[in-house]
Amino acid sequence: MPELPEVETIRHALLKGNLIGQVILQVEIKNKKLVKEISSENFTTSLIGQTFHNLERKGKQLIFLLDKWALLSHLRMTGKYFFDEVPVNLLAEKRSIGLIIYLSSGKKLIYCDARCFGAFYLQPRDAFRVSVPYKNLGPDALQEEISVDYLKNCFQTLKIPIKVALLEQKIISGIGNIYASEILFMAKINPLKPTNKLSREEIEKVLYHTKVILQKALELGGTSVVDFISPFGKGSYQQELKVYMRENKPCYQCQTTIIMERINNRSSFFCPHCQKLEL
DNA sequence: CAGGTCTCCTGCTAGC
DNA sequence: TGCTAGCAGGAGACCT
Repeated sequence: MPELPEVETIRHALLKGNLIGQVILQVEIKNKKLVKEISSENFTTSLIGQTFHNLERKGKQLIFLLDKWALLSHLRMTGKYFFDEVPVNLLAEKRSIGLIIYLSSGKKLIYCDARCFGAFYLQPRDAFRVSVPYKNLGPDALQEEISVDYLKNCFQTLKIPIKVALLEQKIISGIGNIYASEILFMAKINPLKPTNKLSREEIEKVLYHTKVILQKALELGGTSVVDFISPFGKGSYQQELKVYMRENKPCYQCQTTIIMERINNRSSFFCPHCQKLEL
């Protein structure tokens, strides 16, 4: 599932594919459910003739900047982009093409989404930053400066487990279920610890390891545990994972058995020894 | 209002 | 080997 490093990897791949400067000749919507807030007819007609000027990212949200519009694309669980052709070995993707954008170069930009959870929003370029979903995104976990005071402020009024807070995109955008477990392991904080019980030192550790882990994951092209694949291919951060998907395996630090616990219906992995719950 | 749970969706896998 | 129930999860809707 694409989180910040994976989405950023995709962004780099699309830029490298010379998307910028291309004009949209035609748009083919295979799955109307992917397009939010605007009818698919308007979506298509608005896009035709527009030029790609830039590709931004905030959190897990990709933002294609066109002449008049911003096309926001969220991949959710299984969204993927390909240039021209879906690799023949990816059967699920071939079956789940959601959108095809025909470019002036003669190439196609293809969006696939096996679970159809993804979302496209088309909004005026001068207004999208004050509209949902963009305006609800907190500072980007990697690109933006995030101060300890800011997080402490967010956390002190909340009583939710830190693991849940890390997934809350309004606070920090870009962290998903895989990296949330990894960050808390490195910070040696129990995922169930309520945010208002975190010390300033613990918040510093969370911030530090968020930056370090996401940066490393980005350098390795993301994590391909279940189904992440970028136009570059698979990432390799899965080799670096310390706790995620390591239930019943020994902790690399202390050999204690890693536990999986569902927190707010999300699987969370941690070492009960390194990450003792201290209240 | 904060916080918890449900829902969307379908490919994959564990288990029979 | 073949079938099926259940799991996977981002984020918004919905409930308490």
